[in-house]
Amino acid sequence: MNDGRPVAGPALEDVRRHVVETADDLYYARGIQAVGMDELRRASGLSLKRLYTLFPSKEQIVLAVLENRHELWTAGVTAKVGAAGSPTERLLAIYDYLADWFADDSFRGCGFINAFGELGAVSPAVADLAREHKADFQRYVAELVQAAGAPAELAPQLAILAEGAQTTAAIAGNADAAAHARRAAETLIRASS
Amino acid sequence: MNDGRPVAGPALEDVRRHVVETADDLYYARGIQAVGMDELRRASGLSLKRLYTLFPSKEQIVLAVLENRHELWTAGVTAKVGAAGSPTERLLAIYDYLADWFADDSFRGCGFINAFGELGAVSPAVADLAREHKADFQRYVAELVQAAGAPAELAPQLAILAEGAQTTAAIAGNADAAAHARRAAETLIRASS
DNA sequence: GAACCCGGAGAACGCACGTTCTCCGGCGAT
DNA sequence: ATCGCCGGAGAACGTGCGTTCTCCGGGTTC
Repeated sequence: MNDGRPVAGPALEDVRRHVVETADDLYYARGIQAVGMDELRRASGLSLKRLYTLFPSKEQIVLAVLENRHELWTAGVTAKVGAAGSPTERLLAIYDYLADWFADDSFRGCGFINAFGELGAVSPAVADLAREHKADFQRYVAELVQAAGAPAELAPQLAILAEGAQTTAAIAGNADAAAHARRAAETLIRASS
Repeated sequence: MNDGRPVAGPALEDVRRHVVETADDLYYARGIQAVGMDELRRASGLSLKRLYTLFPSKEQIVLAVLENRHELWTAGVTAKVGAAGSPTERLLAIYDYLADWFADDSFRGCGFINAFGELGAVSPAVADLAREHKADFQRYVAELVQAAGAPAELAPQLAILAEGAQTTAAIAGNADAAAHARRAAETLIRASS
């Protein structure tokens, strides 16, 4: 019986998620290359062998972390946008989401930009995931712009504001960038009608 | 005689500059941690011992590379801005400089953002240099905005556009971001008067 | 001409990484 | 009760890093 599966303990998917979340905390806070497998082992409470049965290599963990981050980002943005009223307010909700994010003590910039700068030239898979993440966001903004009845060229402009706010907030270390970007977006939206 | 200095060969400052430029090429193209001292030795044609008499550690080379990059950036931007006519055109010249830069095959994003993402959490000196670089740019934009007689809150908005254009161009891999940012800047400037 | 010494080259060192291997304890089946 | 086996733990391995050391050739000095 039991089909050869382990007797007790959390389901495999839960363990994988636990590893991904632990790895994300470490990688995001300190950089991917700065965190070794041994530290991930210690922080996750799993043995090295278990880690390597769950993931074939560190790079696969990194990719899983980025995919997880993409889902969290998408869920967060759409939630904030969904709570907004008018189409214009829905566009501006993006910057409110950024403001919330920047206020977090652990904020250290966009994980995809960081990963791209660190590994993009060395790992095509990481570069592709970053590209897809950004392209997905651009597409999402374009949908919101269209729903607001604004001209299509507004979308890349608003997306650029969001990107710029993230790096500015990360490096300057203050969250004002979200408010500045929001005001700029308001002006651009108003001027486009 | 000779004061104990080497007899011939290029001056010390020239050798240092050669090292910094070689290191910059490698670090920017592939990431800092991906390039070892041995590769820098080979690419620069110097011995390891010579490298370590010129610089006390790899981190100091990284810092020198970033300082050099800051000077190149400042010189490039001010040259482009200086060639522009009206105060408004001078503001927009920033995005023309970005467009030129993005068109370069070797463009791989802002070196400071990349270095910050890779080492910012682990090397305070790198983080500080990135902060200073960005703060310097913000100050410069603020001066241009003031010279154009535009309201001060325009400056951070234009700076955010420039930052966003850089990361968007780097990750998306196309240079359109400069043109989008420029058009957004035109709208913001027009709306501010 | 001989002693000295400075600087160049790259082999060597210690360390930390990603990955693999070996050992061991405990459960299930007979 | 005994055997077999699966999976956990972390020691061990090879590699590549940043840095240091040793050796050696040639130029300067008495």
